[in-house]
Amino acid sequence: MADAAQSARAAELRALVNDANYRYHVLDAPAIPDAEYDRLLRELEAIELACPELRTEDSPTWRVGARADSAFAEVAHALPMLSLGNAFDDVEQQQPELRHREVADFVRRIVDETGDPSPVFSVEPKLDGLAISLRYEQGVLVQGATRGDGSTGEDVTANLRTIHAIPLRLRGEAPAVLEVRGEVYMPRAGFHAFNQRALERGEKTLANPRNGAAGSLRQLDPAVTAQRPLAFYAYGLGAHEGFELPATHSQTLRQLARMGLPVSPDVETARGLEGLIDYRRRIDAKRDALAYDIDGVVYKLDRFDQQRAMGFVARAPRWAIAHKFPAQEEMTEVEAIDVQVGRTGAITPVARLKPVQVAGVVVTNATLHNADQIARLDVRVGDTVIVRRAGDVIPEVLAVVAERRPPDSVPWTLPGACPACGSAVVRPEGEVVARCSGGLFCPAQRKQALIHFASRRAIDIEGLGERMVEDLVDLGFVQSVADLYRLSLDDLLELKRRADARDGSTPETAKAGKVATRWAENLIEAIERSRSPSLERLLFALGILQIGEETAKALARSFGSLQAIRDADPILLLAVPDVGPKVAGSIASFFAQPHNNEVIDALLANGLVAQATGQPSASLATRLDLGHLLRAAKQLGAPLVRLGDTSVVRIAEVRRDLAALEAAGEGGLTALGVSADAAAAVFASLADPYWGPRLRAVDAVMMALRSAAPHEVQGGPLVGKTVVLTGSLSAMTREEAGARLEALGAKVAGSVSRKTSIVVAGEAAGSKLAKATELGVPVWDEARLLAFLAAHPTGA
DNA sequence: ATACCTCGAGTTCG
DNA sequence: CTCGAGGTAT
Repeated sequence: MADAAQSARAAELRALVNDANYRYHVLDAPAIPDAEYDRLLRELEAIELACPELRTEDSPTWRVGARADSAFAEVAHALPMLSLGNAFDDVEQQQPELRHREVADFVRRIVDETGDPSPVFSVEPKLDGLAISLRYEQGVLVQGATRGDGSTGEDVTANLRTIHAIPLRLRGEAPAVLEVRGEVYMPRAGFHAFNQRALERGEKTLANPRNGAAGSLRQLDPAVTAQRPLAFYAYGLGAHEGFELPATHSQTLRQLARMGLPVSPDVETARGLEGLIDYRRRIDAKRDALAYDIDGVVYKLDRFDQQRAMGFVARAPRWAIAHKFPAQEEMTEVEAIDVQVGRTGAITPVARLKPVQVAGVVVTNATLHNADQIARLDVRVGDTVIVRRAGDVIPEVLAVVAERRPPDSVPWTLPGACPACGSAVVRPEGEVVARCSGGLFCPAQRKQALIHFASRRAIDIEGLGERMVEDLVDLGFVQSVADLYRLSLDDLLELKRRADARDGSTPETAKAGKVATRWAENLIEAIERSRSPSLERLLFALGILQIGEETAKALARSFGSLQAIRDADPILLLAVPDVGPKVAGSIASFFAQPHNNEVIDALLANGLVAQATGQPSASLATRLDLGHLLRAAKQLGAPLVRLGDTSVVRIAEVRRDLAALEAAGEGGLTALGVSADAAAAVFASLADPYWGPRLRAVDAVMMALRSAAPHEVQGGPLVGKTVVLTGSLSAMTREEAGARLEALGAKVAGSVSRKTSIVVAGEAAGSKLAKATELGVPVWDEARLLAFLAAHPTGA
């Protein structure tokens, strides 16, 4: 049992050690010598060993914890970790104001949209490390996670604890919850010292500080991480509770520093474009003298209210940008030019390069994108080329060194046949990419389709990567994605046996057998776990051309079930936001292929269940009116060329569905002010053997949706009102605003007419606002809209 | 009809 | 990360 003296001494030692860390890492002013620090730490360890109950959660002796058993747990970030848009200099440009065009555009957008002629930015070096999030509860570090895909990362708490720059307890008054975002990096001095020592001991060296930092955090054994010279700088906040948020980013960073979190000493504030460029020039000048590697600088709009006004696009904020330094360039030789076949059959030429070090890693491959790119650069086998890592990551061939070209070289030409299946390679008129015409007959495309299906952002089958898929397809175990759900443990073991036999490696020891069983069980379990994906993930996973994550999400939300999408006519699909004629056609033709339907039916038969809302969204029903029907049919090629947009609007205002339109007859349309030509075109389309039935079928679906959709909001404050949104909103997207308004009973229209009840004008509103003023339609600004929405909460 | 802007698709290396 | 192209707003 601990006595009072021991307890007091332990508390004192904790304070001393934590304070020493703070002074060293945050204030950059060490107060005690290293040897003294070590002595204090050892004394604390000794006390805690004797009296384990004295080992508090924030004790610095926790810095080396237990080994993780296999993988890191997933952690959902309470607030997503953002990625930044990039700006590069136009190196060709001599005039400075044009050289920084992208940064100038960034500043101009901010000036335009905030109305602040000289906005203030918080500016900082962009460290070349690994972004992480630290969660403090009641001031104690409880969890640390990598960025991952932005919404979910990996729990690397044990490894982060070993980093002395990361406080285990915050100083001063602790908020209930504080998530701190920052960069774990390896200081250059530490990197060199580490490699020096590794070299002396004959151990593996680190390729570069960046990989050193990333690799260190992924160590399963924290004791290994503890040996790595890692450091940390905080640069932002995630979720927080009980934390009084200052008005600006720079004040927040100062507050974090007061709480004991290290912040880069090179963080400053700058005003306007000139301030940004000046800061960047100064950092560039001292780049080599910095203690850490950087790949650029980051500009963040300092005032949080202005940040909110700018909002986001997809995952990136519009109020911050990374201004990167030009990438390092190296010379090497092209040994060969191969082609790869992608998921969609796209034929991509790849340069096989003589290995060369570029910005810290050895590059051997570089994509050449397409035949145009090769022609533009005139790259040939045997050429000496200049290579760089674009954004310091992806290798890219910049140019050919003409003087070094061997005399016998010949221009590269696109192969006429697919290297994987021999089918013809076709390149449609006007398109840049050439494609293998083999479709799913082509093994390369089949493999890519499987890899895509299993990938993390799609169905997410852990352990089913490229290697695995290769074997499964080559050895005939899997033809389509549906076959995955039929695989048994025995199948996988058999696969493994045959693959080993093929590769000539047959370590038939008992241990290897166990490992194989374990591996097969894991894969089966991963497949099992993937049986109930969300509808949007399933849609994305199917690999329909043009359907990425966002479009899949929009489709899932609009239709609510896979079957509804399979049945949907392109006219209906066009009612989905972001779906136009091309995308709608792509979806329709995918579901028109018997083979695809067989695979989907097999998937369902094999127990795959998409988790759908089951309810088509209200917004789909509201978008679908007679006007949409006519407009969409016209876009898709119905004989309605004579039907102008104003006529469509007139018709849609008066007639609710086709039955009403037909009852009115051509005369009824001309009475609405529609030209005789246009009215005739409408009825001609209805009489058309192809378009007539289609229009009627879609009309029927439309009416069914109307009655089923929950959009007939009883007593909604906006029932019977038509609202038009224009310009850009800051607090939400137009999409969201539209959905909120619809939930209140409004009909959201695309253009302003006399019938429009309200026009909501965001920033930079254009002609619609002018028209609204002209027609005397009431105009709301964003504040008015937000106030209204706040006053009329909808359950959502 | 035109200008932006966002999304999709393909890709590297450890 | 970059490029091309589809979609939407003007």
